[in-house]
Amino acid sequence: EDKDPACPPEQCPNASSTQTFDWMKVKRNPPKTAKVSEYGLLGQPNTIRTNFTTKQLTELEKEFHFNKYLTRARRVEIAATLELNETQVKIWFQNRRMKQKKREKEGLAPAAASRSAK
Amino acid sequence: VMILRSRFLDARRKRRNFSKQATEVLNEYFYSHLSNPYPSEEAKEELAKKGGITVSQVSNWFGNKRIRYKKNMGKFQEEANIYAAKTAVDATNVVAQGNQANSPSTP
DNA sequence: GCCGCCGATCAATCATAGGT
DNA sequence: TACCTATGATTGATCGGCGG
Repeated sequence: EDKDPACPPEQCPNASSTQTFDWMKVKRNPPKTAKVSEYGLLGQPNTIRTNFTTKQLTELEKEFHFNKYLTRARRVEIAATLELNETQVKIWFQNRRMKQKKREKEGLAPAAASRSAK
Repeated sequence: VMILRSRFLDARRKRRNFSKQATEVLNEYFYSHLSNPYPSEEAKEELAKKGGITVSQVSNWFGNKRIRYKKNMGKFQEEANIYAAKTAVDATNVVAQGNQANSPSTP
């Protein structure tokens, strides 16, 4: 008993003009964060986006300002302290670096469309 | 309770919708490249300039647009038709059949 | 072979703007 | 005013490609 909200992969009722291109079919694998726990009871034990607590984020942020990159040892340490996977810590740092980079790039020339008519 | 919301520091608090022109430019590109709505970095800069927004905003817009479009294609049919008629075919074709003067949209 | 990083993207969510 | 939808931004995590 499986419900298909939309139409099956095959023979979709093409809505006349618009077609269905490959990018529209892209499906990402669900997050496999966290280790195996008592699954089977709630349907999806882990496979959900982790919500970092303020405490965890604060620690990670603090560490980031100390070092943009982590050593294996440090990562293990932090992961244990914050009760996160090493992967989560690793990914967080990667995302954080990208965020930093993006921010620097933008904060370098925000003066463009000045609302002089204000 | 205090765990709540670091939202106080969220920048997304004050959001403004894009100008009519920005949306126009973005949609034109999106629908004229519906087969592959992934603008290159250069294209994003171009769109950003034309729309008077930042490159990041262009990226955000396309990210949201693609996801929301495929989530509910029917909801965008009308919009798709509007822009489809307004824009010509994209010049950056990929793996075309090599036909010369056929009708790709209405076989 | 495996691992970490980068760049881009996905997908879910947040918070607000806009409309009824 | 309350409620619902549209929309821009944020972010944990994935994908593909590289280099060590």
